[in-house]
Amino acid sequence: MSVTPRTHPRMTGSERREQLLDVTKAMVGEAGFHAVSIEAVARRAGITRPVVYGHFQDLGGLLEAMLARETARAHAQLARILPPETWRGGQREMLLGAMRGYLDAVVADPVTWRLVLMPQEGAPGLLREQIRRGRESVIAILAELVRPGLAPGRASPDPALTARMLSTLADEAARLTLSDPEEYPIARLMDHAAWLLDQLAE
Amino acid sequence: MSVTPRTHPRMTGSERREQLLDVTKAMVGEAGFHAVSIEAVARRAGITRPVVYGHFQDLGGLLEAMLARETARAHAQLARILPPETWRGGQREMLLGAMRGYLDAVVADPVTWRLVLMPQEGAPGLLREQIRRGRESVIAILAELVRPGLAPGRASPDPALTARMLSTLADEAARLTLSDPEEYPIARLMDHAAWLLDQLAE
DNA sequence: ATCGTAACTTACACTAGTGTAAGCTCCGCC
DNA sequence: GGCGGAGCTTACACTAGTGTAAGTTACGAT
Repeated sequence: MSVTPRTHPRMTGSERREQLLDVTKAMVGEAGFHAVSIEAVARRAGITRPVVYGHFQDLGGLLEAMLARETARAHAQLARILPPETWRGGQREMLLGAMRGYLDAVVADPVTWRLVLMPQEGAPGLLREQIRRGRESVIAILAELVRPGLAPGRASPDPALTARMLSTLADEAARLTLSDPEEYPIARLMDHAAWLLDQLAE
Repeated sequence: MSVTPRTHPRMTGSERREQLLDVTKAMVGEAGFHAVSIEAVARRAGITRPVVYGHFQDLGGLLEAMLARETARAHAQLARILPPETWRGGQREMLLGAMRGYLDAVVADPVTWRLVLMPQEGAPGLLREQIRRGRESVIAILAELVRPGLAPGRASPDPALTARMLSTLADEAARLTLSDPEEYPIARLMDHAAWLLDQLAE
């Protein structure tokens, strides 16, 4: 008994900042945006509110900073999966490879991707906007891929919409593995995607 | 001037109850669940809080009552669109007809369907659950429709997943008309759906 | 016409969060 | 060895909402 009353292990500014972003992310992941308050974040981080105000303007600023970090990560992963215009030919393989990479990334970093795939209100408009942007750029790439058609005489009459639907299907597949990996293992989703693409290519 | 200070036109209990549900629905539609509070609903209805407490247990009870009413409406519309097992043959036409009916229903009652299609946190778990149920029953029907395949030798290796993906595509189409009817008129979405089904049927 | 009751308001005690000013404390450094 | 500033806490004044008790008002039935 009577050990030192366990005072807090002080952190440097940037350590603290990262910790606060981590805490915020965890809280959003567990209980949604509405569960986040400056007070709650401070409490969970084991400090008091003024510390948080020292790093972020207010709740909006905190959420924006967290989302900026997370969406940057997500975009970086996407960029690795859907390379700009690196490849040529074999759309079927390219699309399947991209989907595989996407699902792997989602499973590897579920909390981040849950933010993207299961957008919730209470988030600053910024989030919706950044997600929209990311999706649009993916769709633009897919549209170019899809435009010539997966087989001769099989071109879509509306490549932009077809690309959007492919993106939607990939997102739904990701949501399924995220929320029920037992029922929807990646292999099952990939098999189905392969079948679907074969139908489009005859 | 000096007209009677405009006292409130009192309502009967059930009128008031409906009005409060209407106000709640409108507020959720305009600003999301987090914008709803007993206080805000009362203010907008032009009355004071105790009146609301007279009709609903608390905020959760109010939201649940509103969602029960709205999801009942949505389910009723779905039941009219996807009749139990009334028809036979011509899956392509049945699927397209169902999609057409769905999009029409969504456009006719956008606020209700926005609740279903753009689920947001802050809603009681009840909402997610009722939406899940509705979707599952639609998917079950679609799965039976899709099981034999749209053309001989074209049956899906995983009808349950195919049905889910069709449902996802219909939902995305509905979201697109809801949020950008100029860019995505129903005709465009229907044309694309028809093409897609043709691909699946060869 | 008046009385009873449903509809409604006023008023209060409470909770949880916001944002800031003032000051304490620990650690690195000359 | 002591000083200065970064890191942190305490304390306060404030806002917005909750839930309820007590009382007032309108209005339909008798």
